[in-house]
Amino acid sequence: MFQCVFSSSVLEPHSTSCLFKHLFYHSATPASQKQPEPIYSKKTESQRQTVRAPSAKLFIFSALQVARQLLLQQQQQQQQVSGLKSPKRNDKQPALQVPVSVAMMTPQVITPQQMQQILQQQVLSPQQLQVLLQQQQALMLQQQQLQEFYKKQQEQLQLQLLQQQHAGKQPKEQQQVATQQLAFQQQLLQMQQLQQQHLLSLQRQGLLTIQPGQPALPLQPLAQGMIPTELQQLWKEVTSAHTAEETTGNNHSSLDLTTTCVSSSAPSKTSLIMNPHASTNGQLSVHTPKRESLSHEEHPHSHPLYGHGVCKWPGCEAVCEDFQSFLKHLNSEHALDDRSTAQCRVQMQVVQQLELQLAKDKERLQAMMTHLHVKSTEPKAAPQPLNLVSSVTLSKSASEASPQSLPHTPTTPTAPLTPVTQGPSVITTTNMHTVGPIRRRYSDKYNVPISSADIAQNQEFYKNAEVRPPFTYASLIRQAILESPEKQLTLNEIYNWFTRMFAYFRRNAATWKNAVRHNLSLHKCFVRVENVKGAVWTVDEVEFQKRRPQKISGNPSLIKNMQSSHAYCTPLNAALQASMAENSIPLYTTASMGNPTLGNLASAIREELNGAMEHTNSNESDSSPGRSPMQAVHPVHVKEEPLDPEEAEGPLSLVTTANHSPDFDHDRDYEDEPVNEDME
DNA sequence: GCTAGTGTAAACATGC
DNA sequence: AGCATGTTTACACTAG
Repeated sequence: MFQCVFSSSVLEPHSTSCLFKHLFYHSATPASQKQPEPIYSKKTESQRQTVRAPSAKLFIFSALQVARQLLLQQQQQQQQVSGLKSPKRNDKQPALQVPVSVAMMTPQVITPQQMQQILQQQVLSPQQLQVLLQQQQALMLQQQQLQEFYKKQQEQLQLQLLQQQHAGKQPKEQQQVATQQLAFQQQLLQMQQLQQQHLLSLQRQGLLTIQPGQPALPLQPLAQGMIPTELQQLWKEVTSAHTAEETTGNNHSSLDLTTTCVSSSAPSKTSLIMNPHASTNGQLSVHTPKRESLSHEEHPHSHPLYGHGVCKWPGCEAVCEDFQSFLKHLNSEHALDDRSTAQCRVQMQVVQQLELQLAKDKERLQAMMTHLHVKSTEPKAAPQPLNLVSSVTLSKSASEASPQSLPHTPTTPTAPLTPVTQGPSVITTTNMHTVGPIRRRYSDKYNVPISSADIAQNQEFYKNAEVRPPFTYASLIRQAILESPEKQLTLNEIYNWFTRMFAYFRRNAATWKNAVRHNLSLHKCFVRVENVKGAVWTVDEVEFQKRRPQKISGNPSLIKNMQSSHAYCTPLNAALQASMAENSIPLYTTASMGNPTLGNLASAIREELNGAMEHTNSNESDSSPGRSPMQAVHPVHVKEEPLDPEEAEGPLSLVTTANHSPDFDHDRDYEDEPVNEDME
């Protein structure tokens, strides 16, 4: 049996041929196709792809980033923790087994079957799926850490018990390690419960149903004698990802560490041994494979184990008012003893596990991208030529090298030459950069409800990916003006907004700028106001609303789609938010990746529904006086026509996001003028 | 087929 | 003269 490891895949092809078919499914069937959407034209697929581009891309990167971030943090912690002496008796073989529930060692994230259900129920938009999947990914990572943590602790316990047996130690120490063991066990239980709560929340919202055949999630009884706060601290320390952000990679132990690498019979690949030259005060030398230990003297009051007045030793979180008290605390509470040593080793294992996981995820990412015909997105990765039929490199030189592919003439078909079944999903860079704003002759429109919130929601995506935004020039101009503090912009400022907010508009400036001017002049909703400094453009909301008085009233399917969309989106957000809040699950899956946040998603949906209802009920779109400023600022145009989406037709670039950082790709030709970044 | 809305291209005017 | 800005016209395309 082969199982596809494509991150979002839940299908399990049973043979290689099935696997290939399944892979083809990935390349030929975008996730968006799983969702029912109104079809307005033959180009609907491509348009859909344009809009949904963020989810596929961002997910891949997010998975990598989660692993990377955790790894960073854990490496830092490890370096600090490992500045302690390991017990000499570590080499002894374990002799005692602590019973562990099988369920505890089994990741209790959403199972593939459950995920498949979600997909089959077609209730999640790609953005929502993305958030969900990221959360699951994070949970899996966390659980793996804990499992490894637990395993190592168990080993440690065995070692220690064995040692004690040989040395005739007192049961006191035995009790200590047993308590630790229970604590870690409890930790795993707690995480299980968190995940279970997460699933239950989804269930409650009707987003996830558990099949009768599926094994029920075991609710383990709590181990006795555990202190919840301590456990939470342990949990947080192992799983939290914020530590890495507060501390720099240069901050390491102030202990005088020398580098020693000695192989031993210890289970860990990374050896931790006594350094006879530096152990007089209980400190020892360690060697961490990936980092050089730097003296902490460079940052006398910065310590990876100290932040926000709290000791960040795994499981500690003791409040230390100042750095001195922290050092005192560190020396007293986390001195060289079995417990500290065990934690250190665990930390090392965690790091190793994360490294392994990162390597696996990298490999998976590479495979995914290879399959999808996209070159590596690793930062600083050397550009590789694409051996694709329809690929075009992103670099300026490549674009210049093939000037014939530059802005298409009106008679140049820009639709993919690939068959329809392949076109929308094969992720290439075709048409992404070599074509400028082109005529919409082959475009599809009117198939995706767009609101101002969508612009904001996918802001990060459009900033970095040269994907044509599916919004009309008028909408974008209006958005630009309304985003300005004084609700007025000069033409140049509008230009700058376009180039700043949309990577797509960083080329072929002459064309789209002409269109902008054309729209400004053409539409009555844009009012030119003479200013002291010159002329500025403002938006006449009344006129803007008048443009299309009955936006969706004539399209019942669209209304229905909107309503159903809201119907399932809202519970999802509620479920996710409630689940995360209840479980204190860190939100780094969204917060640290520039993805649409849940709140953003919810507001976008809310806004869309408000607009839809508004138009549906009143058939009158004039902004009423009673409207809130936000509503007035962001009226919803459910049937907003997209800009020409044909360049993004199917091809959505995974590459552009990674390679085009927000600070812009300076290789790109901006044709007419540099972007004025200080416009606002 | 008509109309409205939109995108693209281009010509032209004006001011700096 | 060159450029930015602004207006207008023409044409193509699509959805209703």
